[in-house]
Amino acid sequence: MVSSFNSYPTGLMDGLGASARDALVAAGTRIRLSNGQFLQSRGADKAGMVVVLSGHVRMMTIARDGSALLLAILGPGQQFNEVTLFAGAAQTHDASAVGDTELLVLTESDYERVAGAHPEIVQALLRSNVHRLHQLVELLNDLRALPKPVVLARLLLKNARHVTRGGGAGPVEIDISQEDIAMFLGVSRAYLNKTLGQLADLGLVDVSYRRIHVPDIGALEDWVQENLAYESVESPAPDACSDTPGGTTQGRRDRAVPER
Amino acid sequence: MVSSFNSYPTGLMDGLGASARDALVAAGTRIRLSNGQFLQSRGADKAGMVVVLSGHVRMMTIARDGSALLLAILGPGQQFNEVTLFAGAAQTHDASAVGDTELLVLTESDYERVAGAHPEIVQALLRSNVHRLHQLVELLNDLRALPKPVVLARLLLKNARHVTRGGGAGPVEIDISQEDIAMFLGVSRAYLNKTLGQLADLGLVDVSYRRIHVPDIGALEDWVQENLAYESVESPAPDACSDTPGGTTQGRRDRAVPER
DNA sequence: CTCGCTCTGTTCACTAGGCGACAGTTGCGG
DNA sequence: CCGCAACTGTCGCCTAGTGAACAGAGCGAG
Repeated sequence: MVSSFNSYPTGLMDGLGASARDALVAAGTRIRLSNGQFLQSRGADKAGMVVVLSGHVRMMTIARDGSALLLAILGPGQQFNEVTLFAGAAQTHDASAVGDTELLVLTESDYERVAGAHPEIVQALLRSNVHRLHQLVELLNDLRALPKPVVLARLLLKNARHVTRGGGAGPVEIDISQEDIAMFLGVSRAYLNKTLGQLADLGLVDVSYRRIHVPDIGALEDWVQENLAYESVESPAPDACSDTPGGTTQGRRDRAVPER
Repeated sequence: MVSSFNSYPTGLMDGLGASARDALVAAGTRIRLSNGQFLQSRGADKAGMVVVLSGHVRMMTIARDGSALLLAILGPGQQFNEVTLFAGAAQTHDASAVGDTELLVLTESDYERVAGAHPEIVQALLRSNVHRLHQLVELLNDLRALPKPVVLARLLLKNARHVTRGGGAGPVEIDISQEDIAMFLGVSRAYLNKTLGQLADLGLVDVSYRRIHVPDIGALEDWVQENLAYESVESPAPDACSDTPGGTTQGRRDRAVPER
């Protein structure tokens, strides 16, 4: 199973009625990508909004020196590039596929047409963006205010909850490389490893190859609460998390980022 | 003049037709706040969406130890608390007024009603949120990847552009205390001061009491470009920045944050 | 004019976190 | 079942950034 790392709670497709969904799919153009294939570059031509139909997409910002920042790994039902629909903005991220991936591309006119016919789509897009904004502000707060071990713990907690679909407090596996986490937090891998070690020493997590095991979500949650500098605001309950539970890629994932 | 610090390019009211705007104002309840008055706390009851009619509002997160993170200072036409309209989420920030301020509060049912009658409002809200998300992602990238002097320079640059309404490259004044900038970037005031000093040594800015003077926006821009680690993506042109240009508060601003 | 408050400039000892390097480990592909 | 490539663990050195503290400077109020 590939965990959609820091996947946002709500995507465009979530809570969309069947007719609107069908209309949306009919309005765009399908694209297929294979594992690791590059889709677009930051600043490139405006391709329109993209919706993930199956598979996953890494959203990242690649620096001039070749290093990369990871923003999110989006799964089915999630959209990106909305910004290109407004004010003729350029794409803001580099994107590449994780596993075999199918995408739906909607140009500005595609979108205008289908959104006009189905106002529900605008609603869903708004809802998704409001939730994403909320998530991002929380992350921003964390990064500015909390010591890194706490930021890391919160991140793992969020992902653990996501994997269990918000459910119980039992043990959870999170499939992710330490390098990806480091790219996400913007710290060096070496440092991340040390920090993970601290959490492991506390018995909150176990680390293994490309995987992090959380033996008890509740314990992790308690520890985070104790070390949180400000009041915790529960993110809105994801009314329906539409990630297909089955694994989309098997085994090891090929390098999605070009060598540096 | 009070600069709306890091104000987002597009607010709800921007690009809204007169009839929709009137309907919106008619649909909500007006509230008046005086300088420094506290509006709401993070995690408190869901009050609905709020639109700034006049004056400014500081959005922040106050930590348990009394320290605060600044997220934005919103001006006329900008909205917040949208998240409380969806999934019954709680407020995510503490908010207080800067100068005499008039607000419009829309409960969930207020919003549903007026949004139903004027779909244009949903559009505008979506547009605003998409742009904010973009801004925030950029900020997140900066904070994770760039050395602090560059982050600071970019921040000043953005504000300088905002003050001149995106116009020329001449000299600009930015009215802001160093403490606010520090709270925004999440660094100590002492360190911020040192960093500002570096920019001043380069001749890019002059600092004075509660004010930063940028002698040449172009020069600042060039320096930022040179020191940027990744490609620059221009934020979408703010089609109409609706901030009232006249100063809403005169002279010194009272403490908006409770003593600590 | 002068008091008092807020804001700025600066110092110093201390800690978090970065960077490069390298050795050990896992697991896929052949 | 072997070899290679992708990962992980760890060390040592170095800079960025902290927190507390305090003196000076700007500005509003009486």
